[in-house]
Order: sequence, then C-alpha cells, then structure tokens
Amino acid sequence: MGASQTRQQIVAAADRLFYERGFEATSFADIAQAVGLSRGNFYYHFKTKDEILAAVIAVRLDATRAMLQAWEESAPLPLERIRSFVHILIMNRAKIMAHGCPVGTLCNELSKLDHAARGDAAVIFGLFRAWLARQFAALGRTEDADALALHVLMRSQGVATLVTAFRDEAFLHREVAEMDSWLATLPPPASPLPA
Amino acid sequence: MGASQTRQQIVAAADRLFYERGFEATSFADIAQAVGLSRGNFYYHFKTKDEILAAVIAVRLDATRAMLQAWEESAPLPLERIRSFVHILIMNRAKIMAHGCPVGTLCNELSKLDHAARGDAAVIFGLFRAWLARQFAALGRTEDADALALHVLMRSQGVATLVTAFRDEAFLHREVAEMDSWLATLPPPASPLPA
DNA sequence: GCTTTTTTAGGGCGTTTGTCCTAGGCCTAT
DNA sequence: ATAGGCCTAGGACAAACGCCCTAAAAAAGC
Repeated sequence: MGASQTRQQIVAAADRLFYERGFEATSFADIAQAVGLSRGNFYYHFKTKDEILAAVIAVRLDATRAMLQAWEESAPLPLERIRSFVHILIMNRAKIMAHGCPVGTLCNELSKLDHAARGDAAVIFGLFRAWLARQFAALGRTEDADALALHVLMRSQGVATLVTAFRDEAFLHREVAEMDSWLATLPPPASPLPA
Repeated sequence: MGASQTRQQIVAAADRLFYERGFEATSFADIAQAVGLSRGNFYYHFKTKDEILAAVIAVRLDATRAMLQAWEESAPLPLERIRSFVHILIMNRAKIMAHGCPVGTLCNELSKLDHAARGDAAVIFGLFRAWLARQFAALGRTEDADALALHVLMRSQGVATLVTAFRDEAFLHREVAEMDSWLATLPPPASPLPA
C-alpha cells in the first residue's frame, strides 16, 4: 500500500477517534489498531502525536472549506446558505448528541491542555465566522456582519453543548426552528444587533 | 490535620485542576502535589479516580445550589435573578476565556469518555435549568418556562465556547448586552418562543 | 535479475499512569 | 506511660503511555 494512502487512513482514523474520544484519551495504539497497523510502524508516518493532530486539523480545515464552497454553489441566496449552516445541527444530530461539536470540543480540550495547536483549531471556527459574515454582508448587513456571524456560531455551539448534556432532540429542533424564524425576520434593515 | 479537612483540600484542588486541565489530563500525582501530599497517601482518602470525580461533582452541585439560593435572596424580581445568571459570564470572564465553562466542558469530556458520571455532571445543568424555568414561570411564562430556561442556558454555553476559542472579550460583552435587552423585551406576553 | 529505496512489523526504551500495600508517626484515651 | 486507632509517607505493582530502533518484506528503478 502506498505511503500517502496509509497516511490518509491514519489521519481519517485519528480524526474520527479524536472526535469520539478526545485527543488525549486517544492513544497511538488506538489509532494503529483502527487502521490495522503495528504501533511501531506509526513512527514512519508520524514522529509525534502533535504531528497527527496537526494533520487532522489540516484535513478538517480542507473539509470545512469544501463544505462551505458546496453550500455556496448549491444555494444562490445568502439566507439559504446561512440556513445550510444552521441545519448541520439536524443533519449531524446523532453524532452531536453523542460527542458534541467536533470543532467546539476540540478547541475546548486544546485550551485546557494549553496545547500549541490551540490557535490552529480555532482557525476552523474562523472559517465559519468569515463565511457567515460574508453571507450577512451580502444581505446588506455590512456593519454588523461579523457580529451576526459570531451570533449564529454562538447559538450553534450552545445548542450542541446542551444537546450533548441533555440528549434532548426536541430541544435541538426547537432551537433550529427558532433560528430559522429569527433569520426570516432579519433581512435588509440594519438595526444595532439581532433583536 | 483532620481527615475531613484533608479530604476537602483534595476535592478543592481536584475541582480546580479538573476545570483548568480537564479530568483525564489531571493525574493523582498532580492533585497530590497541589495539596502537598504524597501520592500513596491518596488511597486512604479516595480509592479510585472516579471517586474523586464523584466528590467534585457533589461539591459543585452544592456550590451551584448555594449560588442559586443566594441570587434568589439578593434579587426579589425574577428578571433580576435571570440577569444574575447571565452576568456570571462577565464575572468569570477571565477563567472562561482560559478554560471555558466548568459545567459545559466537564459534560463534554465525560460524554467523550463515555464515563459513568456523565449523567451526574449533566445534573448540574439541570439545576440551572429548573431554577431558570422557575424564574420564567414567575414572569408569567408558565407555558414555555422550560424552553426559555434552556434557551438562556444555550446562549451562555455558546458564548463560553466561542470566547474560549477566540478570546474576544468584546464579543462576550456584546452578547451579554444582547441577552439583557432580549430579557427586557420579554416579560408577561406569552408568544410561542423568544423572538 | 539485481540493486536501491520505500514501507512494514515487532520489540523495547524510559516514563507515567492508576492502584495498592506496609511500616511508622501522631494524637487521644486510659 | 502505654495501648489503640487515625493518618501519612514512600515505594512497588502491572499496564499503558509516547517514542525510537532495527531488521525484514515489498516496491520501484535500472
């Protein structure tokens, strides 16, 4: 098997395990076993655990960029695009209920560990933030586009955290519906903030 | 030194370390060192790590109950009481920026570990939820009191997560102000949801 | 077909983990 | 003063951790 293929498999397995179990709780052996590789062979592909983390973050960045672009291509209107973002809460509800938001939980963990890659993980949030801000700007909210973007991001994170804690799917649907109707009452007018 | 005093010191140190570094990342040795005790001596007070976790959760439950009661005693109006809750975001902003919300991050971590105490940690959230619901009910929102409670809880969690990721204090103050004005426009009327 | 490079398996390095035991110091009560 | 129970220190335990080396297999280039 080609080295780059093995590398991709390792990163894919690490990506999944870091999400499901957390970064620290996932060991070299866990990832190796998931890929069906010997632990020792790992060293050939990744010298340190931080190197794997960096690769996982890189692949998540790429995946996020691809997702954002796909949303932009499948939905012409900014409002629809923002809804695409909000609705990942519903699409991924099973995983979110079990393990939370992949981005939020990773950022939290790396913050606690005071890990060097802490900022890199936050860049994934930055991607969503900038993309959402562009959509709000396209809606005419150029003044508070970034604030609105953070507001939407904040709501998603809050819903993800509570859904993980309470496993209450009805709450998730209620809050998504609430965000939808909030978005509907939002358009052009540029008042100080949401309201 | 009395055993119960030592026990309290251990729990206090574990409480702090679990918050700052996370549960898994904190070792017996870390806690022992923080208290100035030998690692081995630990076994006399706590047989297992899970036992310490249970004690920490218990102490957090008590602290939360005490805090909620204090808010109730210092503020006669339900709206003021809810504001007391929202404003812990500002009061604890430094710690939240560094380590997130103690409750939310613990719930997230225990979920990933599939830990037995997972549900116990969520009970802390339940305390806030029930208390907030009572305040909303006192405001006349008996129908959707629980939904409103979860909504406020959700916002706090979202703000905490993003503040940890972006370390953006201005965002925190903006969202708290937004929650304040949302609360102000809320009172008696019983519409389907926030708005 | 042979040589060279890439990829693999397996084991072992030292350290740290959670857990547990035991010997002894301290305080109290008699 | 002495006996007893509470508390502590220090270390030992197997297991697992991240990390590293070496030799063989697989693949590639000539």
